[in-house]
Amino acid sequence: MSQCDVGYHRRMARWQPDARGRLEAAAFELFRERGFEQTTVADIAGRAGLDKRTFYRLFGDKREALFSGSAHLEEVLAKTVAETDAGPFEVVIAAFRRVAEEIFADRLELVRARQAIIESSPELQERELRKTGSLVAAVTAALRAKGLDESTATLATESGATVFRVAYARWVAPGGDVPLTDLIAEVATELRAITSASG
Amino acid sequence: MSQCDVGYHRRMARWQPDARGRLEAAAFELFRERGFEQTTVADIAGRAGLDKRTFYRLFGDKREALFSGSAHLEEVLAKTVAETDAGPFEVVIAAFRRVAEEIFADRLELVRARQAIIESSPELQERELRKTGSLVAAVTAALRAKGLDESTATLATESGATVFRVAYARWVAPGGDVPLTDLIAEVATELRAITSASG
DNA sequence: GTGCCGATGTCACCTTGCGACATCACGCTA
DNA sequence: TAGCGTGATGTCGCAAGGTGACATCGGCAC
Repeated sequence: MSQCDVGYHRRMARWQPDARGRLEAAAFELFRERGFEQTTVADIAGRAGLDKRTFYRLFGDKREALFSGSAHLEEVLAKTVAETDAGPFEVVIAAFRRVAEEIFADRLELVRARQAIIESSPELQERELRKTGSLVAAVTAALRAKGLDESTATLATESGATVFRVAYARWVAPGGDVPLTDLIAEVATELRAITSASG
Repeated sequence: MSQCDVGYHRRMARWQPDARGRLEAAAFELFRERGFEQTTVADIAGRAGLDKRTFYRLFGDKREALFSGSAHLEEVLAKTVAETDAGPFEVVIAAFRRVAEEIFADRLELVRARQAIIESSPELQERELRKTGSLVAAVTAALRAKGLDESTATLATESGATVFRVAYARWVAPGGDVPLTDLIAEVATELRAITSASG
């Protein structure tokens, strides 16, 4: 810290492209290697060849590095809701199935690794819940834009999201490899059955 | 820091009873007065006549001071599930209605104030989501203890929780004052209708 | 009284997250 | 080529969250 400090050390490649992507990759690696809590933001930035402060300029917080995909998810959901013509619940289910095909299919291993990280940390679980909530809000808004009333839109979205959550949990669980789309359809059917059973 | 430090200032009442309750009350007041983020843990502890370190010994973190009731909620839910005899979905609905009567009824104003605090902070929203998730897990476990299979228990719980969430949101929303129990029954009916509609 | 023990205070520390400011790399223009 | 923006980055400092280690106090058993 006192020797050799007159710096020719500024070979440091400022201006590397895709800082955001490199930070996401570094975070993912480190979370897998050491766990989320054992990884500091400085570690992540360091591995990406950047500074801690830069990380915080690109991500709201440490958790956010794991959730960059959710914006895209939201777009696909909203677009599908807008384009699909059917009953409210069916529209929502269709939207989630679209997402399952376009985004999740072919990425089972990646998703499982990611999910393992999330499940290892309460903080990340909370963030995931919040992201899901944000998705729900987007779908509800898209439904309302089609002229549905608030309460129908909300309930259709919430129940569709429930179906997705349950199907997703089964898909990610180790063992099976049934396509997520199929699981969503199955669970939707089960939901109909369970709610209409007389108690 | 250098003058008058020989302390007779230890009049400080160590050993005041109900430290936990006083901290919760102080936190609630301060969150309402200044907002969650503008309140430091030291502020809360100070108002309760205690030290920051003591707060952290009684609560896992700053958010937790607002969620002490959820343990009791969990007990009531689990007990009702165990005692009620009906179809899985109906059992879950019954449990949430019991909670609505025993815990929420007569506290609308308090609940609204609390909810206003929560909605003002993303951090608190995340924590609320997590608490809800924990409740869901407890109900699922109680259902499984009655002999139901994993997937039925999960789906019944999740859909019941969805009904509760929607009903709760309507109840807390300003304006109405229909009892929460009634709202839960209404929403359950709506859910049956919406899922069985042909798309 | 003596001594144990649990609840509390004190202190030091690391990390998160952010504001303020200095720098660097690049493109543009004369 | 020099000079000048401009935006992305690094550096510095700091408030607050959260925790471990240790000192201290109050009561209680003996």
